Amino acid sequence: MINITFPDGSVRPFESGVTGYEIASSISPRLAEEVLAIAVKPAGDTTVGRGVTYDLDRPILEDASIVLLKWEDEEGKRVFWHSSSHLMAEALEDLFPGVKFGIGPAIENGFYYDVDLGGQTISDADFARIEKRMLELAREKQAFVRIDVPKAEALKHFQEKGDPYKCELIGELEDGSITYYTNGHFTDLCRGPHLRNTSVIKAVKLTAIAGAYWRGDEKRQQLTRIYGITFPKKSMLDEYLVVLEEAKKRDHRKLGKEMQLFMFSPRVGMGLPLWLPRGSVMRYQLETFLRKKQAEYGYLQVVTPHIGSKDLYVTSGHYAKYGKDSFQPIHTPQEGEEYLLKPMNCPHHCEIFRSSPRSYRDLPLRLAEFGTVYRYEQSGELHGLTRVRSFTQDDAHMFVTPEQVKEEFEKVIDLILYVFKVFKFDKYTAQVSLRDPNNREKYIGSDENWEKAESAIIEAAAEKGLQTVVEYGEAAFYGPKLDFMVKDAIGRKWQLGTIQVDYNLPERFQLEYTDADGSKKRPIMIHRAPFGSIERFTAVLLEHTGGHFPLWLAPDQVKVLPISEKYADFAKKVCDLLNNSDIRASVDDRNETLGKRIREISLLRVPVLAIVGEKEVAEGTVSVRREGTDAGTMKLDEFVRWFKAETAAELA
RNA sequence: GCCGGUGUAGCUCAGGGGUAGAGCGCAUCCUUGGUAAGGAUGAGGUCAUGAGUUCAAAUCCCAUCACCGGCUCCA
Repeated sequence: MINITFPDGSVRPFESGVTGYEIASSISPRLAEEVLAIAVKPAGDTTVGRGVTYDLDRPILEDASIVLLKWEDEEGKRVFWHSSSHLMAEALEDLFPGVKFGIGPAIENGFYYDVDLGGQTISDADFARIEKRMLELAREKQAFVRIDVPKAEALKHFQEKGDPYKCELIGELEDGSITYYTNGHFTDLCRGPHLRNTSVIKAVKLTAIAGAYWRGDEKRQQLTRIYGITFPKKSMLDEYLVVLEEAKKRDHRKLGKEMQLFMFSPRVGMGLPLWLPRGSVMRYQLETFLRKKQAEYGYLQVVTPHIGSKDLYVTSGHYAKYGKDSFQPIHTPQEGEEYLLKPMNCPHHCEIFRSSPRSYRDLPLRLAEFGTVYRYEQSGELHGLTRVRSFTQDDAHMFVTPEQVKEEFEKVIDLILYVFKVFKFDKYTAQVSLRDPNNREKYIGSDENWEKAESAIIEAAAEKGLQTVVEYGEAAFYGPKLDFMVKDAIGRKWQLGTIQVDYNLPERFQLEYTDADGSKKRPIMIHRAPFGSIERFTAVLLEHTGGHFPLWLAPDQVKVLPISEKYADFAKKVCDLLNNSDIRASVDDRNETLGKRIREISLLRVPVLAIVGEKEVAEGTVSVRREGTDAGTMKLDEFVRWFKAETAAELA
C-alpha cells in the first residue's frame, strides 16, 4: 500500500500501482470524466511546485502528493492540447501521406505541429477537411498508449519510416529515457503526458499556417507550422472565437485609424509612422507627463541630432555589432564623411558627459531625451506601431558611482511602477534578461563586470519586492536588463519599460569623474526607458483601454455640443472658457442631429461632452456626459473644477 | 529576409473572363434638433503595380510592391 496526499492535506492509502484515473474514480465518476492528468510529487521530493504530470493510466508506485488536473488547470490544458497535436498529426498522416514530423507542442492558446510536407502544399483551404478528420479520429476513442523504447530501436523505427527530424531528436536523448506514445495508427516520439483517449476532444479549430525553421535556426530547413486549438466542449470553441473577435476590435492599428491618431504611407516607407494631429496631441501629453515626473527625480533634458558620425558608433561598439544589418551610412557629397541614422541615444549622451570634467559631486548625472531613433527592422517583422523603423524612445542615461548603482536602479523601478500604475498596467511581467550562458562571445565586456551588473539588477528587483522571471540570452550585448513586458490584445508579449546596467560604454568612451580623494574613477551607466518607445507604448495602451484613454491624455478632452444653431454662440463661449483653463475643448455645431453628433464623437473616444441648449444658456450651465453616462448639469466654474479634479485623481 | 495569405471608392466589404457594386463617409439642399445613426440629391474607382494568356482580364498565370498571420531577428 502507498499513501496518497490530496491537495487539502488529507491522506488516503491505495494499492501501489494505482493510477490517476482510479484515484479520481474513487472520489466520483463525474471527476473521473473531467480529469485530464495528474500531478504527482513523490513524498521525498522537496522541490517547489506540484511535481511531475503523469498520464492518468500511469501507475503510481510510491507515497506521493497528487493534484488531479482538469481543464481549468494550466497543466490540464497543456495535456489536452499536446494530445490534440498528436491527433492532428494522425489526421495529417491520413490526408498527406509521406508527411514528416518535427515537433508538436502545446502553446499558450492551443498547439501546433511542425511538418515537412515534401513537395505537397497546404493552405487554410485544407483546414476544414483536416478538422473533420481530427473529429472522426477523436470519436474513435483512441487510447494514448505509452511505451518505453530502447534508443537503438527508436532510431531504427524512424529511420525506416523516413523521419529525419525525429531521428535527430532521438540522437540527442539518453538511452533508457525514450518513450513513444501511440494513438490509433500514429506513433510519436514523445515524453508525454497525454490524455487517456481522444474522445474528450470535442471541438477543433485550425487557426493558422506559417513557416518555421527547424529548431529555430534560419539556416536550416523551413517546415510548415500548423496551429490549432481544441476544446472539450463545442460551446467553449464558440466563446473563444467571440473573444478573438473582441480582441480584433481592440487592435491598435484599427483604433489608430478610427481615432485618427497615426497612419502609414508606402510612399513614405514601410514601418515609418506618420502621427496625425490628434495622435500628436496625445503623444505630446505622454511626453509632458513623463518629463514632469522625471524633473522630480532630478533628470536633465537634452536634445541630440538624428545622425551621428560613423566614428561615434565604432567607439560605442554598435557599428561592429550591428553595422552590417543597419540602415547604411550616409555619405556627404564633398568631404567623404560617413554618418549613421542614430539607432540609439546613448553614445550621444556619453559625449555630453565627456564634455566637461565631472566630480563625484555631480553624480548621479541623469540625462534624458525623447530621442527618435532609426533601426532597420526586417520587413516581415514590422507590425503596426509595436515594431517600426523609426521611433522615439523616452530615453535617459544615468552616470553613477559604483555605490550609487543599486539605489539609482531602485529609483528607476519606482518610476516605472508609477507609470504602470497610472496607466493601470497591472498584468506586466518583470523579466530579468541575462546572458546566454552557452554563447558568451555575443557579448562585450568582462565577466567580472557582467556579474556585478547582473547581481545589481537581481538585488534591486528583490529589494523592491518585484516578482521576476529570469530569461537567459535576452540581455543586450553590452549589459543585462530588467524588462517590463505587457501583453497586447491577442496575447502577444511586448517589452515596454526597460532598465539596463552598463559597464561597457563608460569604458569605451573613457568616461571619468574625480572622486573625493582626487583619483579618477569610471562611472557606471544605467540606461532606462519607462515607456520603451512612445510608439509601442501607444499601441499597447490603445489595446488595453480599447481607445478609452485617461481624461488627461485624450486628444480631445471635451466636445461642446449646442443642441441647435441658436446656441452655437454660447457653445463657443463655453469652449473659450475651457481652453483658457487649459482644457482641450472644441465645438461641434455641425448641421446634424444631436444624437448623430454624440454617436460620432463617442466613436472618436472623446471622453467628455458638454451639451448646451435653451436651459443651459439661461442658467449659465452645461449638461455633462462622461464616457456615455450622464454626469449632471454644472455651472461653468463648477465644471472646470470637476474636470480638474477628475484629471488630478488619474495622476495621483 | 523566409513560409502562407490578402490587395475592388476616403473607410468596412460584396462580386467576378464580356458596361463596376453596397453601407458608412464626403458635397449640396431640406430639416433646427435634449444625450449613440433625420431626409433628399449628387460627386467619387486604371478593381495595388507591371508583364503575360485570351477576341476580350478587375476576374486566370507570373513578377513586383504593400499589408495580414507566423518564423528568424530585435542595440
